[in-house]
Amino acid sequence: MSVTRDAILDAAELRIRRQGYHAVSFRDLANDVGIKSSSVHYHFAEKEDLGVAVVQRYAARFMETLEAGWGSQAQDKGQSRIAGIKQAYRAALREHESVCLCGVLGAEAAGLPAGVVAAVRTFFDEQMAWLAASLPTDESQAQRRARAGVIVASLQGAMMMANATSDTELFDEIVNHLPFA
Amino acid sequence: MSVTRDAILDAAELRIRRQGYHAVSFRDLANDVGIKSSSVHYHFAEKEDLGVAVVQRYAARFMETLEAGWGSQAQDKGQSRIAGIKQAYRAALREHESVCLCGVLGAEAAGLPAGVVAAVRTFFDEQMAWLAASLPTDESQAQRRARAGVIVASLQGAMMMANATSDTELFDEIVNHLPFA
DNA sequence: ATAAATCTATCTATCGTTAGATAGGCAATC
DNA sequence: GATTGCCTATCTAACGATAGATAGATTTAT
Repeated sequence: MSVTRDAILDAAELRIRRQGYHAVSFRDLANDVGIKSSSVHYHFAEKEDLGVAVVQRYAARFMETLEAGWGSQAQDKGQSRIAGIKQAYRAALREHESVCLCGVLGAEAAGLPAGVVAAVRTFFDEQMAWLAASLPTDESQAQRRARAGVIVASLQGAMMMANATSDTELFDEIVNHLPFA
Repeated sequence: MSVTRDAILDAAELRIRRQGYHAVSFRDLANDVGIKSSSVHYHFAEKEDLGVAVVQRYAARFMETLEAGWGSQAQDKGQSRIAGIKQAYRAALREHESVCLCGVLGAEAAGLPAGVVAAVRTFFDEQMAWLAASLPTDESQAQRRARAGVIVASLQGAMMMANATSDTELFDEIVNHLPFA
């Protein structure tokens, strides 16, 4: 919608990805954007509303990237979606030298408002379904879901470890040695 | 050392693992233990001191578990350490229905005191070295480190996703489909 | 009696949140 | 074409609650 609203979402996404949900305050975001904290409340009544909006925008963009680059309309089957999601995660990490928004929030889940948790869960469910849809159909649905989970988990873990050790290259080192392509 | 000090560490570990560092307050911990918040400060002058102590105790216990069950004194080579670390992570998850302490903190790293970040980094460095030491020596050191990273990242990611989706079984589903043993 | 541990009480700073005022734009009414 | 009123977006100011932290008295244990 408005420029300011987007700027708030940008600042919130970046700060949450770097420091987690509870380390981010309305005043921090207001300073980032150049307004007062009460003006942030004009756009997002409660912190939970802001959190949900950030996650939903992030999830939509992420799925857009996946679908646009490695969707189902093209020649891809199986491996190409895996390559696609690897690159999407790599881009997300390099973008702002920070982990996946839903990776942080997923780890903090028990301390988050219900709406935020629900949005994060949707992010993972959609992503696993997208990946599972490209796996060989001779496997059971449960098996494909588990294999999709393996891929997403590896990428999420690699991001977190690169962040934890302040070693951005660790992500690529790990991903380049993943035993699936 | 003292009973109270241990109880504070227990409460802090559990709460941080569930909600993250910044969602945990001295008053929360004091209530958990049954004392006043000022008494928590007697044992840990600043929050950073408490955070460092929690991570160091957690890391020491984790490495103890690994070394005791699947250390280098026995017949193990290669695969058995991988099986060992899988089981250690599984136990850590089931223990309190929460993710790895250093998984949460690793994701939040940019918002944490320097001492806590350093302790978390040590946790991952030690763990990767422990794993790499059991991998075939015909690979380069960098390659073994990367493969160790793959294993730790997969387990960390699986924990986080099980937490994010409130689906404990997802961890086992993922781990049972990991393409290494 | 000394030391260790916990208490009461308080401080400063910040949190999310709200109230009330202000300024500009757009639209309907007189 | 003024006037009136609403909508958007921001501001200043403050609220109650809570954060981490401290000082000093008091209890408990050695």
